[in-house]
Amino acid sequence: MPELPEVETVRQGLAPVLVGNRFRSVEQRRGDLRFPLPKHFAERLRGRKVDALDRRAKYLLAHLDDGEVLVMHLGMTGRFSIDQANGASLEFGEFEYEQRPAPKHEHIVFHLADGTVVRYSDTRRFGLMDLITRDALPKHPLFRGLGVEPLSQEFTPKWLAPKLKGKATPIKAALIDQRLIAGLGNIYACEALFRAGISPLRLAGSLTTKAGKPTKAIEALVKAIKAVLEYAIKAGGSSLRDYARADGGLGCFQHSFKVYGREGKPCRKKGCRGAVRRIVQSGRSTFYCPSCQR
DNA sequence: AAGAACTCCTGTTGGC
DNA sequence: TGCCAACAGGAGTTCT
Repeated sequence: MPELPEVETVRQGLAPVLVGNRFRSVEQRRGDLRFPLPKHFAERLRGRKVDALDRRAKYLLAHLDDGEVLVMHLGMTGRFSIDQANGASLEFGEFEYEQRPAPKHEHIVFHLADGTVVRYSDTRRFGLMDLITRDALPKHPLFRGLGVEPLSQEFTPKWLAPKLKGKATPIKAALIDQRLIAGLGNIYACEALFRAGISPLRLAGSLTTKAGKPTKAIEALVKAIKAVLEYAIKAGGSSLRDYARADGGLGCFQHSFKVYGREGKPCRKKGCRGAVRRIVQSGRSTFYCPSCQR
């Protein structure tokens, strides 16, 4: 479900209730999500304090006081909801127009020491949770191959150009490859390409010169990726009716989509008379404007 | 060995 | 109305 901006929004929502709090008990209602949950999952969490809640790519990382890290990935339909000790209820990770998840898909329930209850539900169960020691994290299979954080200083045209050099895959496919850029997904790859005026069909390697140097197109692309992610984070990810009301001031990024989900609709670029087209690349929908993305 | 297809799972939507 | 194929924000595994 969520891409980097949504996971970051979830992190910002969960951090105030998790950090500094302890797990009083954890209900584990099934043995697996996408993968089997680790051995003695609930028991290993009981009594642990959360020291920090970080994000890496689309993963949430809860650093525990025993040196282990609770690793969480929301897959396509994972979401958290919070029942606060005072009775209020908040939703985090409920995007678009989806309703509150059915209890049948509520798989993990965290009971915190202060009475707050954090529920994880995941209809399709493409999410995952694991417990990994902090030291083992960098070389763990889930993390060792991850690429650059697109919002970091490290991610520049100079960094990207040599990575794309010689690549025969379409740029759209390269952008959602987590080994290259960690956290971009289908929506923001489409949106960034639109903003950069680059066709998703263009081969990744064509964005560099023979020497592997950045072109104007690559500079525009890096700028567009950072801008769209930053804007989406500021907007609180995608729409979330209850969340916006509870937290105040958080917008709905879906209203800012220029191409995603807009097949057949007019291009929103000023002066462009094209219509948004939908194609399939590597089994995923790509939306773009053929007349202003080249 | 890179790149694309297949796979996991459940629910919703649109066409006939 | 029913049925069924297509599709959904991900990504590891298996093919070619």
